[in-house]
This record gives sequence, structure tokens and C-alpha cells, in this order.
Amino acid sequence: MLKTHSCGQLRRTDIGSQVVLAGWVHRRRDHGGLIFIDLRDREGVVQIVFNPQKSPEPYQLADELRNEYVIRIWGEVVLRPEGTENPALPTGEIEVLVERMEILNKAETPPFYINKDVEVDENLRLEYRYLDLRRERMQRNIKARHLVVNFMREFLNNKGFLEIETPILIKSTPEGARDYLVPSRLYPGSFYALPQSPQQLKQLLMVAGFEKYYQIAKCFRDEDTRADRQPEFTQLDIEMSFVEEDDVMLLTEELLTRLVEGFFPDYKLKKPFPRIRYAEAMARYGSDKPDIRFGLEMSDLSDILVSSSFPVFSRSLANGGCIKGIALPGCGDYSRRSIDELTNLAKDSGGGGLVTISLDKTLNSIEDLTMSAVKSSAARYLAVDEVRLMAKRLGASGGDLILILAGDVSTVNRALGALRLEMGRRLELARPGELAFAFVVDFPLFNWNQELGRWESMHHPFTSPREEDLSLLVTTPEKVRGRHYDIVLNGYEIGGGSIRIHKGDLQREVFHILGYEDKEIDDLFGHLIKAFNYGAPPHGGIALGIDRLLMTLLGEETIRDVIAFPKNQNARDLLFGSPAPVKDEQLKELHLRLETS
RNA sequence: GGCCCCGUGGUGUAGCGGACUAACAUGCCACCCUGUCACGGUGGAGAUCAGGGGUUCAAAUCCCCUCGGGGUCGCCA
Repeated sequence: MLKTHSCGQLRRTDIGSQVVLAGWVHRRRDHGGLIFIDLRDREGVVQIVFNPQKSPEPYQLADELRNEYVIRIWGEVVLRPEGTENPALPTGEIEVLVERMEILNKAETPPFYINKDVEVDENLRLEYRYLDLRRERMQRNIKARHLVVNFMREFLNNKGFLEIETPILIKSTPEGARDYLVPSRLYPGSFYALPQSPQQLKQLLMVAGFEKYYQIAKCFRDEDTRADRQPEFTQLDIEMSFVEEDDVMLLTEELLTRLVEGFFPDYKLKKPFPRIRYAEAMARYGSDKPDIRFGLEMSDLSDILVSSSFPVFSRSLANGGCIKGIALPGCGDYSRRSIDELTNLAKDSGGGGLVTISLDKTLNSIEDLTMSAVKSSAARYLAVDEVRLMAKRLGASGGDLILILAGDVSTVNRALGALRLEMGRRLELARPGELAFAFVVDFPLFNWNQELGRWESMHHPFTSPREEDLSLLVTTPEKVRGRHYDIVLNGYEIGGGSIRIHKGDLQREVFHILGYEDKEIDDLFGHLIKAFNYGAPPHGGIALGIDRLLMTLLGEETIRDVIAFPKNQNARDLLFGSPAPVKDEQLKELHLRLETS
């Protein structure tokens, strides 16, 4: 080793030690007669001192030092002179008197600050990711990631799980996201696909008798990115045999609880994790991944407005839609402009025609409500009794703003849910430091795809239907509930899983409902069904999105800040410059020809 | 593919029709400085205001297009 100690670890107890340190010049303070350098390595920063009287040669060399130079120094750890201690630094009681120095490597001036936490254009950060990662925040994030993943491994190892790797080159699956494809050199015209998740593989491991499996699994989905989504991401993938929903959920709950309490003790979290039925989540929060850190819950107002003369309302109800609202506390004095903003927000999510009702501040009791205390874009269509009933249901009082949307159920839920989230943010309703985990349960197994005119799996086709709903499979698929559970955290879906189908004939039946012919089923999923026919145990599992979990735990706003080398929004890697063209020979070997446009 | 937002010295920002010969902070370079720790002081270099076109007597500023980036809808079994 080129060093005997880490910079950041030196303490009072090291006083008197001769040490060799190596690291980066974090900051330099040249006093003319005396040069101080903050020397940084992975463990932190220590002050080293160049004194011309004591060591003239290194002092002269130190004149050349600039930020991010890599140096090695020999010296003695000494107590700092009284009054010059720096309590802000863990190493602030001591310093190292340099007796000899070697410059291991020079550095160009970095394109952005490494020793300061300043917002920098993300392009630039990604182009120079190796420098970005030197910054304190990124070091913290990547280290936290290690600790979290390490904890997960230990936790599961101690519970008898086996970590098993599964292939990255597998087969394209018809349902789900777009696959990343890898052309085969040996088989012209054939392709591998990168796994969207090791779903089928882990089920096969259950058939293979491993009973408890986990993996830190890279997953790939070729879809557009978001703040919490990029082409490749990491899941803690878990599968267990001979289990029911509660076994998996309680294990997950224990894992997450102990993780947070052990590594992020400043957070408050509610135990046990609440369980919310899907239908309820949609009705109350307009989302299957509700942020339950705050209220602003939606209520159905259809019955109150059933005979409303307002065309938007009556039309929606006539078309089988609904009318729902939320109440925004203290927003009754919103300007026209602010209200327009909300209207646009609703439109962005597909919800047209936001109706707002401002209740005057001076209104003491909803019972005393008169139309003079009501300001609304739809005022002339609203009866005072209707407003009163709506206000009551929504828990609104004087000074509040009521938002109402009408339309088909899913659009209203989505748009009003988006408004709820945005207003929750703006009004800062979520208490800081709160982690609101919740399980969402009782999902329907299928949903009807209007465009394609067929049933689709709500999650994936391997989810088991509930036993008591089996008879509905053929008659009324929409009523079949799946044995699926999602886990959400502060409005993010951080995981999901289910008890799987473990019998070949049931699996085949589900594929039939999804519109597959036997031939296709055999081609695409024959391996799985065949495996089920050789004594597959009942099994189930879950997958946790490690990036999203970390993002929330670390208070970051994008998944990219917890990934060492992320892709940008356009799925490009700005450091490597990928994706990139390849040589013609490579294409030829792969039997590929580019379309010339 | 749609919508919204952003692009000004290395970095972060200000300026939003004329007083801009583009300001501030920091970084960078030189010199001074022996107890600083975001050291301090003096001086200096550094910007075709993302690119192109237009409107105007006059454009960093207004309009259009392109490029790059971010957010979001669609998409994400």
C-alpha cells in the first residue's frame, strides 16, 4: 500500500505517529510562509501542513499543488496549536506535518466544483461522472447503496436464502415492456433478450427445489425514462416456496423496517405497514401507488350532483362516469392565475374542465353557507345545498378551495390524483422525515385493453388468481382478483410481488384468457408449463426496486443520483457516448444490415 | 410522438428592447502574506449571450426553426 492510514480516520489518538498518506488535494490555503492542504481520500479530509523552516523541500514542491492533484506524503501526526482546532472536521483536532511529499499525478482544473455542493448541469456531471462521484454527496449515496445492499444480503442469508445468479442473455417475452435485444452470431436472425426481470427463472428455481432464493438482479426495459426510471435498474429479487401472501409481505416489512431503523434512524415510519386495497387506493388517492403521508383525499360527489344542470356533470354521469373532488385547505383566495395553473395541470393528466369552488374566508360554518360565500366557475349551475353537501363530504370549510373533476372514472382518478400530489407538495403537507410504506393488495388479475380488444394481465401472467375467484375466470375475468401485492413508499412503487401459479393447467388457462393459442403458449412458455408439470411447489415472491428505495431514503429526486453510471433521459451514457455505431464487420458477423434511410 | 420548462465567461447566477464596451460570486493565472480551514489582499485573463433565421433605427432581451438538456403524458407484463 502506498499509505499507512486513511486521511479521514486520523484522530487525537494517532498523535505522535509517523504516517504515510495518499489522496487528493481537496483545498489549498497558501499563507505565503505556510501552506495548508486539505488532503482527501475515501474516508474524509485531514489538514496537512507544509512548513518551510521544518521541511523546505516539500514546502517548495507544495507551491505547485493544485486542486485534485494526487499526492503522497510522509509526516507526523501532531496536535494542532491551541485555538486552531476545527470542530467542523472529524480530524479537526490534529494535523500532519509534512516531511516529504511525492506528486503521484497532476490534475487539470476540474470543470466543476468537487469541494463544494453546488448544483451543476447534469450533462456535465454525467460526462465527467468520475469527477462527479468524487463529490461528497455522491460518495455518500454510493456508499449508502453498498450498505443497503449488503444489509439485504445479510438479512436474507440469515434467514436461509440462497443467492443465485441467473442469465442476462435470455429470451424475449411477448408481454410487458419492450425488450433489449442481443443478436446471435451463431444463429442468424435469432436474438437473445436482456431480462426485464428474472421472473420465470426464479420460478424455475422454485421448481428446482431451492425454496428460498434471492438475487441483486439487473433488469432491463427499453421504455422511455423518468426521474425514477432508466433503461437498466436493480431489483432485490426474492422468491420462496410453500408460502402465502403474508409470509412474503411480513418478510418484506421486517427487512425494510430493520433497514430503516438500522441505517436511517432519523426517519419516522409507521408499523405495521398499512394495507390498502387497490380499489380503495384508486378511489381515495387516484393512484395505485398512493402517497399517504398526507390527506387531501378524493371523494365521490356523483350522488350529490346526480340531478345537476351543469352539462359537464350530467354528461359525465350519463356516460357512466363519475364526479369527484378534493378540498385544498386555505386555498380559497387563489387567484385566477393560480386556478388556471391547476386547470392546466388537470389537463396534462387528461382531465378536462376542472371546476373550482372557493369558499369565503369569513364563512364560519358550512351550515350557514349561502351562495354569496361561494365563488365558482360553475356558480350559476350550483345549488347552495349541493355545495354544502360537497363541502361537508370533502371536509371543506371557509377559506378552502374545492376542486371537482367529472369524466370517466379512470381519467378522473388519474387527473385528480395528480392534482392531489402536486398540491400536497406545494402545501408541504408531508411531514419531513416521514417514510410512508404501504402494501397495496387485492388487485384485479386482468384489465381490458380497449385498443387491442383483449384482456391483459394487470402485472404479469404468472400471478395466481385467488382460489375463491377461480370459477370467475372464464365467465367474468374482470372480477377475478390476483394474489398480488405492491409495496409503495411516499408515492413511489418500490416493489411488487405475488403468489404465483404453480400448476400447468391453470397457467395455460390464464394464457388462454389473455388470447394465446395453445401453439403459441407452447412456443413461448412451454418450458415453464412443462416445469410446473413436474411437481412445482406453491411459491411466491417479491422484487424491490433498489434504486427507487435508495432515492427516497437518501432524499434524492432522481434515481440517477443513486446510480454510479446512469443513462440520461434519452437513454444515453454521456461518459462513454453510448449507444454508438459499430463497425461493419461486427454487423456482418451478427447477420445484421442497417436500414438506409 | 404530444405538452411544459431551461440553455449568458470554467462553474453557479444577474440582466428580459437602448444607459451592455454584458454584471456578480466563485474558479483560473501572477504577485504578496507563518495558523488558516469557503484563509485574506492586489492585479489580470476569461463570454461569437446554445446554433441559425426573422422583426426592429436598435436584440442576450421579442418571434420562428434547429440542437442539447430536464420534467411529464403516452409507454413502463
